Amino acid sequence: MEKPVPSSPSADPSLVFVVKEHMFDKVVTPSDVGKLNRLVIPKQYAEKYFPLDPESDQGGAASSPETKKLGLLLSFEDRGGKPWRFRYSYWNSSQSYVITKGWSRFVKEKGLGAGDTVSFSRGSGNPAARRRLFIDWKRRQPQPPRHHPRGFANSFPLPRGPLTSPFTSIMACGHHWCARSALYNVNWLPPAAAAPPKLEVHPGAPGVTMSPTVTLGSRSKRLRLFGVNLDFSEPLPE
Amino acid sequence: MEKPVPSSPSADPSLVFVVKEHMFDKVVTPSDVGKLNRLVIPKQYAEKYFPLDPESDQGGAASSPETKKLGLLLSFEDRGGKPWRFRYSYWNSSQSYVITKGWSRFVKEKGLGAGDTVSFSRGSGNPAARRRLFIDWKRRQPQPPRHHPRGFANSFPLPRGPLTSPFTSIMACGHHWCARSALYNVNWLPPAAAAPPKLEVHPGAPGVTMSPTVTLGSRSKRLRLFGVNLDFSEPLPE
DNA sequence: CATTTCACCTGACTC
DNA sequence: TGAGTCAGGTGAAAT
Repeated sequence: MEKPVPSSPSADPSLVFVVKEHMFDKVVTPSDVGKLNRLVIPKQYAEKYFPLDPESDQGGAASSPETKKLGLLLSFEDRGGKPWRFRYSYWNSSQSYVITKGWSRFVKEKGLGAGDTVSFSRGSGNPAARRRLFIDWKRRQPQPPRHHPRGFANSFPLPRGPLTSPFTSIMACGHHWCARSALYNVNWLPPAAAAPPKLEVHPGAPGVTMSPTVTLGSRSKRLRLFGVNLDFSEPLPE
Repeated sequence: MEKPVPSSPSADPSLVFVVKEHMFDKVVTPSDVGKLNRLVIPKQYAEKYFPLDPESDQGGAASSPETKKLGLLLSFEDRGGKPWRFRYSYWNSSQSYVITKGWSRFVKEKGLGAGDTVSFSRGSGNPAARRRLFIDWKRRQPQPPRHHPRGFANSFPLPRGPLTSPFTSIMACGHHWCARSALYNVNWLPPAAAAPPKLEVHPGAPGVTMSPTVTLGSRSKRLRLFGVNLDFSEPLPE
Protein backbone atom coordinates (compact mmCIF):
# COMPACT_ATOMS: atom_id res chain seq x y z
CA MET A 1 0.00 0.00 0.00
CA GLU A 2 1.94 3.04 1.26
CA LYS A 3 5.64 3.14 0.68
CA PRO A 4 7.94 3.50 3.64
CA VAL A 5 9.33 6.91 2.82
CA PRO A 6 10.68 8.90 5.75
CA SER A 7 8.84 12.12 6.35
CA SER A 8 9.83 15.36 8.01
CA PRO A 9 7.49 17.87 9.62
CA SER A 10 8.22 20.37 6.88
CA ALA A 11 7.36 18.07 3.99
CA ASP A 12 4.29 18.72 1.84
CA PRO A 13 1.58 16.76 3.68
CA SER A 14 0.18 15.47 0.43
CA LEU A 15 3.47 13.77 -0.27
CA VAL A 16 3.93 12.21 3.15
CA PHE A 17 3.55 8.46 3.13
CA VAL A 18 2.62 6.81 6.33
CA VAL A 19 3.96 3.45 7.30
CA LYS A 20 1.15 1.53 8.92
CA GLU A 21 1.10 -1.46 11.14
CA HIS A 22 -2.03 -3.57 10.98
CA MET A 23 -3.67 -4.13 14.34
CA PHE A 24 -6.82 -6.16 13.71
CA ASP A 25 -9.87 -6.63 11.54
CA LYS A 26 -13.43 -7.26 12.55
CA VAL A 27 -16.19 -8.69 10.40
CA VAL A 28 -19.04 -6.54 11.58
CA THR A 29 -22.22 -8.11 12.90
CA PRO A 30 -25.77 -6.92 12.18
CA SER A 31 -25.72 -5.27 15.60
CA ASP A 32 -22.49 -3.48 14.83
CA VAL A 33 -24.10 -1.77 11.87
CA GLY A 34 -27.65 -1.60 13.23
CA LYS A 35 -29.53 0.64 15.54
CA LEU A 36 -27.40 -0.06 18.56
CA ASN A 37 -24.94 2.54 17.31
CA ARG A 38 -21.96 0.73 18.72
CA LEU A 39 -19.13 -1.47 17.59
CA VAL A 40 -17.99 -4.22 19.90
CA ILE A 41 -14.20 -4.48 19.92
CA PRO A 42 -13.11 -8.06 20.56
CA LYS A 43 -11.63 -8.12 24.02
CA GLN A 44 -8.28 -9.55 22.96
CA TYR A 45 -7.66 -6.65 20.57
CA ALA A 46 -9.21 -4.03 22.82
CA GLU A 47 -6.90 -4.84 25.70
CA LYS A 48 -3.89 -5.12 23.42
CA TYR A 49 -4.34 -1.98 21.35
CA PHE A 50 -6.74 0.30 23.21
CA PRO A 51 -6.02 -0.30 26.89
CA LEU A 52 -8.18 1.52 29.39
CA ASP A 53 -6.29 0.31 32.45
CA PRO A 54 -3.74 2.76 33.84
CA GLU A 55 -1.34 -0.10 34.53
CA SER A 56 -1.04 -1.55 31.08
CA ASP A 57 -0.22 1.50 29.01
CA GLN A 58 1.70 0.07 26.13
CA GLY A 59 1.33 2.80 23.61
CA GLY A 60 -1.91 2.20 21.77
CA ALA A 61 -3.63 5.09 23.47
CA ALA A 62 -3.28 7.38 26.41
CA SER A 63 -4.71 6.18 29.67
CA SER A 64 -5.16 7.53 33.16
CA PRO A 65 -7.03 6.52 36.28
CA GLU A 66 -10.22 8.13 35.02
CA THR A 67 -10.28 6.54 31.59
CA LYS A 68 -11.44 3.21 32.97
CA LYS A 69 -14.64 4.96 33.98
CA LEU A 70 -15.09 7.54 31.26
CA GLY A 71 -13.52 5.81 28.32
CA LEU A 72 -11.38 7.48 25.70
CA LEU A 73 -11.86 9.64 22.69
CA LEU A 74 -10.06 7.82 19.90
CA SER A 75 -9.14 9.71 16.75
CA PHE A 76 -8.76 7.77 13.53
CA GLU A 77 -8.10 8.67 9.93
CA ASP A 78 -9.77 6.88 7.07
CA ARG A 79 -8.15 6.07 3.73
CA GLY A 80 -9.01 9.54 2.51
CA GLY A 81 -7.39 11.21 5.50
CA LYS A 82 -10.78 12.17 6.92
CA PRO A 83 -10.71 12.25 10.73
CA TRP A 84 -13.10 10.10 12.73
CA ARG A 85 -13.41 10.58 16.45
CA PHE A 86 -15.06 7.81 18.42
CA ARG A 87 -15.86 7.36 22.04
CA TYR A 88 -14.35 4.12 23.23
CA SER A 89 -15.26 2.60 26.57
CA TYR A 90 -15.91 -0.53 28.56
CA TRP A 91 -19.40 -1.73 29.32
CA ASN A 92 -19.41 -3.47 32.65
CA SER A 93 -22.82 -4.98 32.07
CA SER A 94 -21.69 -6.93 29.05
CA GLN A 95 -18.00 -6.95 29.95
CA SER A 96 -17.15 -5.74 26.52
CA TYR A 97 -15.22 -2.93 24.92
CA VAL A 98 -17.26 -0.74 22.60
CA ILE A 99 -17.00 2.20 20.28
CA THR A 100 -20.13 4.26 20.66
CA LYS A 101 -20.39 7.94 19.85
CA GLY A 102 -19.46 8.66 16.28
CA TRP A 103 -19.74 5.09 15.09
CA SER A 104 -23.15 5.40 13.45
CA ARG A 105 -21.89 8.24 11.30
CA PHE A 106 -19.08 6.04 10.03
CA VAL A 107 -21.48 3.19 9.29
CA LYS A 108 -23.74 5.52 7.38
CA GLU A 109 -21.08 7.31 5.41
CA LYS A 110 -19.35 4.13 4.34
CA GLY A 111 -22.58 2.24 3.84
CA LEU A 112 -21.32 -0.57 6.03
CA GLY A 113 -23.42 -3.69 6.14
CA ALA A 114 -23.33 -6.86 8.16
CA GLY A 115 -20.49 -9.04 7.01
CA ASP A 116 -18.31 -6.16 5.89
CA THR A 117 -14.90 -5.84 7.50
CA VAL A 118 -13.46 -2.90 9.39
CA SER A 119 -9.75 -2.76 9.74
CA PHE A 120 -7.72 -0.98 12.38
CA SER A 121 -4.13 0.09 11.94
CA ARG A 122 -1.70 2.48 13.51
CA GLY A 123 1.40 4.27 12.43
CA SER A 124 4.61 2.31 12.57
CA GLY A 125 7.77 3.47 14.19
CA ASN A 126 8.35 5.64 17.20
CA PRO A 127 5.73 6.02 19.96
CA ALA A 128 4.38 9.23 18.44
CA ALA A 129 3.84 7.54 15.10
CA ARG A 130 2.19 4.57 16.81
CA ARG A 131 -0.36 6.85 18.41
CA ARG A 132 -1.72 7.75 14.99
CA LEU A 133 -4.72 5.54 14.34
CA PHE A 134 -6.27 4.51 11.05
CA ILE A 135 -9.54 2.89 10.16
CA ASP A 136 -10.49 1.26 6.91
CA TRP A 137 -13.18 -1.06 5.68
CA LYS A 138 -14.00 -3.42 2.89
CA ARG A 139 -17.20 -4.81 1.48
CA ARG A 140 -17.99 -8.44 2.10
CA GLN A 141 -17.98 -10.87 -0.77
CA PRO A 142 -21.28 -10.74 -2.63
CA GLN A 143 -23.76 -13.17 -1.14
CA PRO A 144 -26.05 -15.40 -3.19
CA PRO A 145 -29.63 -14.19 -2.81
CA ARG A 146 -31.50 -15.81 0.04
CA HIS A 147 -34.95 -17.15 -0.58
CA HIS A 148 -37.75 -17.51 1.89
CA PRO A 149 -36.25 -15.59 4.78
CA ARG A 150 -37.94 -16.37 8.04
CA GLY A 151 -38.46 -12.95 9.56
CA PHE A 152 -38.50 -9.22 8.99
CA ALA A 153 -36.97 -6.25 10.67
CA ASN A 154 -39.43 -3.49 11.27
CA SER A 155 -37.12 -0.86 9.98
CA PHE A 156 -33.51 -0.54 8.98
CA PRO A 157 -31.25 2.06 7.51
CA LEU A 158 -31.44 1.84 3.76
CA PRO A 159 -28.10 2.04 2.01
CA ARG A 160 -27.23 5.28 0.31
CA GLY A 161 -26.97 5.50 -3.39
CA PRO A 162 -28.80 3.61 -6.10
CA LEU A 163 -30.94 0.77 -4.87
CA THR A 164 -31.96 -1.78 -7.42
CA SER A 165 -33.87 -4.83 -6.40
CA PRO A 166 -35.79 -7.11 -8.72
CA PHE A 167 -39.13 -7.86 -7.15
CA THR A 168 -40.40 -11.38 -7.43
CA SER A 169 -43.95 -10.95 -6.23
CA ILE A 170 -46.57 -8.29 -5.97
CA MET A 171 -49.89 -8.30 -4.22
CA ALA A 172 -52.81 -5.97 -3.97
CA CYS A 173 -55.90 -5.94 -1.83
CA GLY A 174 -58.05 -2.89 -1.86
CA HIS A 175 -55.65 0.02 -1.91
CA HIS A 176 -52.85 -1.78 -0.13
CA TRP A 177 -50.00 -3.12 -2.21
CA CYS A 178 -47.10 -5.32 -1.24
CA ALA A 179 -44.12 -6.47 -3.24
CA ARG A 180 -41.12 -8.45 -2.28
CA SER A 181 -37.70 -9.29 -3.60
CA ALA A 182 -34.89 -11.32 -2.16
CA LEU A 183 -33.76 -8.25 -0.25
CA TYR A 184 -36.76 -6.10 0.50
CA ASN A 185 -40.40 -6.10 1.22
CA VAL A 186 -42.24 -2.99 0.20
CA ASN A 187 -45.67 -1.75 1.19
CA TRP A 188 -47.42 1.12 -0.43
CA LEU A 189 -50.67 2.85 -1.12
CA PRO A 190 -51.45 4.51 -4.42
CA PRO A 191 -51.45 8.32 -4.51
CA ALA A 192 -55.22 8.45 -4.88
CA ALA A 193 -57.34 5.92 -3.08
CA ALA A 194 -59.38 5.17 -6.18
CA ALA A 195 -56.48 5.08 -8.63
CA PRO A 196 -54.19 2.16 -9.36
CA PRO A 197 -50.58 2.53 -8.27
CA LYS A 198 -48.36 4.18 -10.81
CA LEU A 199 -45.35 2.00 -10.20
CA GLU A 200 -43.79 0.43 -13.27
CA VAL A 201 -44.59 -3.06 -12.15
CA HIS A 202 -46.28 -6.05 -13.65
CA PRO A 203 -48.59 -7.50 -11.04
CA GLY A 204 -49.53 -11.08 -11.40
CA ALA A 205 -47.80 -14.34 -10.83
CA PRO A 206 -44.61 -14.75 -8.82
CA GLY A 207 -41.54 -14.29 -10.94
CA VAL A 208 -42.41 -10.95 -12.43
CA THR A 209 -39.71 -8.34 -12.23
CA MET A 210 -39.89 -4.79 -11.05
CA SER A 211 -36.63 -2.92 -11.05
CA PRO A 212 -36.99 0.68 -10.08
CA THR A 213 -33.72 2.36 -9.27
CA VAL A 214 -34.11 4.61 -6.34
CA THR A 215 -31.62 7.11 -5.01
CA LEU A 216 -32.12 7.53 -1.35
CA GLY A 217 -31.76 10.64 0.69
CA SER A 218 -29.47 10.52 3.65
CA ARG A 219 -32.18 10.30 6.25
CA SER A 220 -35.45 8.83 5.16
CA LYS A 221 -36.50 5.26 5.52
CA ARG A 222 -39.56 6.18 3.54
CA LEU A 223 -39.43 6.76 -0.16
CA ARG A 224 -41.64 8.70 -2.41
CA LEU A 225 -41.35 7.00 -5.78
CA PHE A 226 -43.48 8.04 -8.73
CA GLY A 227 -45.73 9.81 -6.27
CA VAL A 228 -46.15 6.71 -4.14
CA ASN A 229 -45.04 6.35 -0.53
CA LEU A 230 -43.01 3.19 -0.01
CA ASP A 231 -42.00 1.56 3.21
CA PHE A 232 -39.27 -1.02 3.31
CA SER A 233 -38.73 -3.92 5.62
CA GLU A 234 -35.64 -6.04 5.43
CA PRO A 235 -35.49 -9.80 5.70
CA LEU A 236 -33.38 -11.03 8.55
CA PRO A 237 -30.69 -13.66 8.17
CA GLU A 238 -31.86 -17.20 8.65
CA MET B 1 -64.10 26.45 37.22
CA GLU B 2 -63.02 27.61 40.67
CA LYS B 3 -64.71 30.71 42.00
CA PRO B 4 -62.58 33.68 42.94
CA VAL B 5 -63.28 33.73 46.64
CA PRO B 6 -60.74 35.53 48.78
CA SER B 7 -58.94 33.28 51.19
CA SER B 8 -57.04 33.96 54.38
CA PRO B 9 -54.27 31.81 55.83
CA SER B 10 -56.52 30.91 58.75
CA ALA B 11 -59.49 29.69 56.69
CA ASP B 12 -60.41 25.99 56.59
CA PRO B 13 -58.33 24.71 53.67
CA SER B 14 -61.21 22.62 52.40
CA LEU B 15 -63.22 25.75 51.84
CA VAL B 16 -60.51 27.80 50.16
CA PHE B 17 -61.05 28.27 46.47
CA VAL B 18 -57.98 28.88 44.40
CA VAL B 19 -57.97 31.03 41.34
CA LYS B 20 -55.81 29.30 38.78
CA GLU B 21 -54.10 30.49 35.70
CA HIS B 22 -53.58 27.90 33.00
CA MET B 23 -49.99 27.57 31.87
CA PHE B 24 -49.88 24.78 29.31
CA ASP B 25 -51.05 21.31 28.41
CA LYS B 26 -49.08 18.43 26.99
CA VAL B 27 -50.49 15.43 25.17
CA VAL B 28 -48.19 12.79 26.59
CA THR B 29 -46.22 10.53 24.28
CA PRO B 30 -45.71 6.81 24.80
CA SER B 31 -42.26 7.66 26.16
CA ASP B 32 -43.68 10.15 28.63
CA VAL B 33 -45.74 7.39 30.22
CA GLY B 34 -43.37 4.49 29.54
CA LYS B 35 -40.29 3.13 31.18
CA LEU B 36 -38.17 6.16 30.57
CA ASN B 37 -39.65 7.64 33.73
CA ARG B 38 -39.51 11.16 32.48
CA LEU B 39 -41.74 13.82 31.01
CA VAL B 40 -40.30 16.10 28.38
CA ILE B 41 -41.48 19.68 28.91
CA PRO B 42 -41.70 21.50 25.59
CA LYS B 43 -38.96 24.07 25.55
CA GLN B 44 -41.20 27.07 24.97
CA TYR B 45 -43.22 26.32 28.11
CA ALA B 46 -40.26 25.21 30.16
CA GLU B 47 -38.39 28.45 29.64
CA LYS B 48 -41.52 30.53 30.15
CA TYR B 49 -42.88 28.89 33.28
CA PHE B 50 -40.05 26.93 34.88
CA PRO B 51 -36.93 28.95 34.16
CA LEU B 52 -33.63 27.50 35.28
CA ASP B 53 -31.58 30.54 34.27
CA PRO B 54 -30.71 32.90 37.12
CA GLU B 55 -31.26 35.91 34.83
CA SER B 56 -34.80 35.28 33.75
CA ASP B 57 -36.53 34.75 37.05
CA GLN B 58 -40.04 35.88 36.36
CA GLY B 59 -41.90 34.13 39.07
CA GLY B 60 -42.72 30.68 37.81
CA ALA B 61 -40.15 29.03 40.01
CA ALA B 62 -37.18 29.84 42.14
CA SER B 63 -33.81 29.91 40.44
CA SER B 64 -30.21 30.41 41.45
CA PRO B 65 -26.82 29.95 39.83
CA GLU B 66 -26.76 26.29 40.79
CA THR B 67 -30.22 25.38 39.51
CA LYS B 68 -29.08 25.37 35.89
CA LYS B 69 -26.82 22.46 36.77
CA LEU B 70 -28.81 20.65 39.41
CA GLY B 71 -32.35 21.40 38.39
CA LEU B 72 -35.22 22.23 40.69
CA LEU B 73 -37.61 20.41 42.95
CA LEU B 74 -41.07 21.47 41.78
CA SER B 75 -44.05 20.95 44.06
CA PHE B 76 -47.48 20.58 42.52
CA GLU B 77 -50.96 19.84 43.81
CA ASP B 78 -53.40 17.64 41.95
CA ARG B 79 -57.15 18.17 41.80
CA GLY B 80 -57.55 16.38 45.11
CA GLY B 81 -54.99 18.58 46.81
CA LYS B 82 -52.45 15.78 46.93
CA PRO B 83 -48.90 17.07 46.72
CA TRP B 84 -46.55 15.89 44.00
CA ARG B 85 -42.87 16.73 44.10
CA PHE B 86 -40.91 16.34 40.89
CA ARG B 87 -37.31 16.87 40.01
CA TYR B 88 -37.09 19.19 37.04
CA SER B 89 -33.89 19.68 35.10
CA TYR B 90 -32.22 20.30 31.78
CA TRP B 91 -30.53 17.63 29.75
CA ASN B 92 -27.61 19.13 27.89
CA SER B 93 -27.25 16.23 25.52
CA SER B 94 -30.75 16.45 24.11
CA GLN B 95 -31.16 20.12 24.95
CA SER B 96 -34.50 19.41 26.55
CA TYR B 97 -36.22 20.11 29.83
CA VAL B 98 -37.49 17.12 31.72
CA ILE B 99 -39.35 16.10 34.83
CA THR B 100 -37.74 12.96 36.18
CA LYS B 101 -37.83 11.85 39.79
CA GLY B 102 -41.38 11.35 40.99
CA TRP B 103 -42.97 11.36 37.55
CA SER B 104 -43.43 7.61 37.27
CA ARG B 105 -45.42 7.58 40.50
CA PHE B 106 -47.81 10.14 39.04
CA VAL B 107 -48.21 8.13 35.82
CA LYS B 108 -48.91 5.01 37.82
CA GLU B 109 -51.37 6.51 40.27
CA LYS B 110 -53.38 8.31 37.60
CA GLY B 111 -53.13 5.47 35.10
CA LEU B 112 -51.89 7.84 32.43
CA GLY B 113 -51.61 6.47 28.92
CA ALA B 114 -50.21 7.77 25.67
CA GLY B 115 -52.47 10.41 24.21
CA ASP B 116 -53.78 11.58 27.56
CA THR B 117 -53.23 15.21 28.44
CA VAL B 118 -51.45 16.64 31.45
CA SER B 119 -52.26 20.20 32.33
CA PHE B 120 -50.12 22.64 34.27
CA SER B 121 -51.52 25.64 36.08
CA ARG B 122 -50.45 28.01 38.78
CA GLY B 123 -52.22 30.23 41.25
CA SER B 124 -53.36 33.57 39.97
CA GLY B 125 -52.69 36.86 41.65
CA ASN B 126 -49.73 38.00 43.64
CA PRO B 127 -46.27 36.46 43.27
CA ALA B 128 -46.81 34.13 46.22
CA ALA B 129 -50.02 32.79 44.71
CA ARG B 130 -48.29 32.36 41.35
CA ARG B 131 -45.67 30.17 42.94
CA ARG B 132 -48.34 27.60 43.80
CA LEU B 133 -48.32 24.99 41.10
CA PHE B 134 -51.07 22.62 40.04
CA ILE B 135 -51.13 19.56 37.87
CA ASP B 136 -54.15 17.88 36.36
CA TRP B 137 -54.80 15.39 33.62
CA LYS B 138 -57.53 14.14 31.34
CA ARG B 139 -58.09 10.98 29.38
CA ARG B 140 -57.83 11.24 25.63
CA GLN B 141 -60.94 11.04 23.52
CA PRO B 142 -61.60 7.55 22.13
CA GLN B 143 -60.30 7.47 18.58
CA PRO B 144 -62.57 6.64 15.61
CA PRO B 145 -61.05 4.08 13.25
CA ARG B 146 -59.41 5.62 10.20
CA HIS B 147 -60.12 4.20 6.76
CA HIS B 148 -57.84 4.19 3.75
CA PRO B 149 -54.89 5.92 5.33
CA ARG B 150 -52.42 7.32 2.86
CA GLY B 151 -49.13 6.21 4.33
CA PHE B 152 -47.42 3.86 6.74
CA ALA B 153 -45.04 4.24 9.57
CA ASN B 154 -42.22 1.77 9.43
CA SER B 155 -42.45 1.02 13.08
CA PHE B 156 -44.26 2.37 16.07
CA PRO B 157 -44.74 1.49 19.69
CA LEU B 158 -47.65 -0.88 19.94
CA PRO B 159 -50.11 -0.07 22.69
CA ARG B 160 -49.87 -2.05 25.86
CA GLY B 161 -52.57 -4.45 26.83
CA PRO B 162 -54.97 -6.43 24.68
CA LEU B 163 -54.92 -5.50 21.02
CA THR B 164 -57.94 -6.44 18.98
CA SER B 165 -58.22 -5.41 15.40
CA PRO B 166 -60.58 -6.89 12.83
CA PHE B 167 -58.69 -7.42 9.64
CA THR B 168 -60.47 -6.54 6.44
CA SER B 169 -58.12 -8.00 3.89
CA ILE B 170 -55.50 -10.65 3.61
CA MET B 171 -53.05 -11.38 0.85
CA ALA B 172 -50.53 -14.04 0.11
CA CYS B 173 -47.86 -14.40 -2.49
CA GLY B 174 -45.44 -17.22 -2.14
CA HIS B 175 -44.66 -17.39 1.53
CA HIS B 176 -45.23 -13.73 2.20
CA TRP B 177 -48.53 -12.77 3.78
CA CYS B 178 -50.05 -9.37 4.38
CA ALA B 179 -53.20 -8.40 6.18
CA ARG B 180 -54.67 -5.08 6.99
CA SER B 181 -57.29 -3.57 9.21
CA ALA B 182 -58.33 0.00 9.77
CA LEU B 183 -55.54 0.33 12.32
CA TYR B 184 -52.72 -1.96 11.33
CA ASN B 185 -50.94 -3.55 8.49
CA VAL B 186 -49.28 -6.83 9.28
CA ASN B 187 -46.67 -8.77 7.38
CA TRP B 188 -45.65 -12.27 8.18
CA LEU B 189 -44.08 -15.44 7.02
CA PRO B 190 -45.37 -18.85 8.01
CA PRO B 191 -43.33 -20.84 10.52
CA ALA B 192 -42.25 -23.33 7.86
CA ALA B 193 -41.61 -22.15 4.37
CA ALA B 194 -43.70 -24.90 2.87
CA ALA B 195 -46.57 -24.76 5.36
CA PRO B 196 -49.53 -22.41 5.25
CA PRO B 197 -49.73 -19.81 8.01
CA LYS B 198 -51.39 -21.00 11.15
CA LEU B 199 -53.19 -17.76 11.88
CA GLU B 200 -56.88 -18.00 12.53
CA VAL B 201 -57.72 -16.08 9.43
CA HIS B 202 -59.92 -16.63 6.43
CA PRO B 203 -57.93 -15.67 3.38
CA GLY B 204 -59.84 -14.69 0.31
CA ALA B 205 -61.88 -11.69 -0.63
CA PRO B 206 -61.70 -8.36 1.14
CA GLY B 207 -64.12 -8.08 4.00
CA VAL B 208 -63.09 -11.20 5.86
CA THR B 209 -62.44 -10.78 9.52
CA MET B 210 -59.49 -11.87 11.58
CA SER B 211 -59.55 -10.89 15.20
CA PRO B 212 -56.69 -12.31 17.18
CA THR B 213 -56.29 -10.75 20.59
CA VAL B 214 -52.68 -10.20 21.46
CA THR B 215 -51.24 -9.10 24.75
CA LEU B 216 -48.06 -7.20 24.11
CA GLY B 217 -44.90 -7.11 26.12
CA SER B 218 -43.63 -3.75 27.13
CA ARG B 219 -40.91 -3.46 24.53
CA SER B 220 -41.32 -5.56 21.48
CA LYS B 221 -42.54 -4.22 18.22
CA ARG B 222 -42.49 -7.72 16.87
CA LEU B 223 -44.96 -10.35 17.85
CA ARG B 224 -44.79 -14.06 17.77
CA LEU B 225 -48.37 -15.21 17.40
CA PHE B 226 -49.26 -18.85 16.93
CA GLY B 227 -45.65 -19.44 16.05
CA VAL B 228 -45.65 -16.75 13.36
CA ASN B 229 -43.52 -13.63 13.38
CA LEU B 230 -45.63 -10.56 12.75
CA ASP B 231 -44.49 -7.09 11.97
CA PHE B 232 -46.83 -4.18 12.29
CA SER B 233 -46.94 -0.93 10.45
CA GLU B 234 -49.31 1.75 11.47
CA PRO B 235 -51.40 3.86 9.14
CA LEU B 236 -50.63 7.51 9.42
CA PRO B 237 -53.22 10.25 9.69
CA GLU B 238 -54.33 11.74 6.40
C1' DC C 1 -32.53 -8.91 43.05
C1' DA C 2 -35.67 -5.41 40.24
C1' DT C 3 -36.94 -0.76 39.68
C1' DT C 4 -36.05 4.02 39.37
C1' DT C 5 -33.15 7.71 38.40
C1' DC C 6 -29.67 10.01 35.83
C1' DA C 7 -26.88 11.85 32.25
C1' DC C 8 -25.82 10.86 27.98
C1' DC C 9 -27.07 9.89 22.67
C1' DT C 10 -29.35 9.63 17.98
C1' DG C 11 -32.53 9.99 14.38
C1' DA C 12 -36.81 11.84 12.57
C1' DC C 13 -38.85 15.74 11.79
C1' DT C 14 -39.78 20.82 11.21
C1' DC C 15 -38.93 25.21 9.62
C1' DT D 1 -29.94 23.31 3.02
C1' DG D 2 -28.69 23.57 8.31
C1' DA D 3 -30.15 24.22 13.13
C1' DG D 4 -33.28 23.25 16.66
C1' DT D 5 -36.60 20.25 18.91
C1' DC D 6 -37.81 16.16 21.04
C1' DA D 7 -39.36 11.18 21.02
C1' DG D 8 -37.27 7.20 21.89
C1' DG D 9 -33.37 5.06 23.30
C1' DT D 10 -28.71 3.65 26.17
C1' DG D 11 -25.47 2.12 30.33
C1' DA D 12 -24.56 2.98 34.90
C1' DA D 13 -25.64 4.26 39.46
C1' DA D 14 -28.78 4.81 43.10
C1' DT D 15 -32.37 2.93 45.83
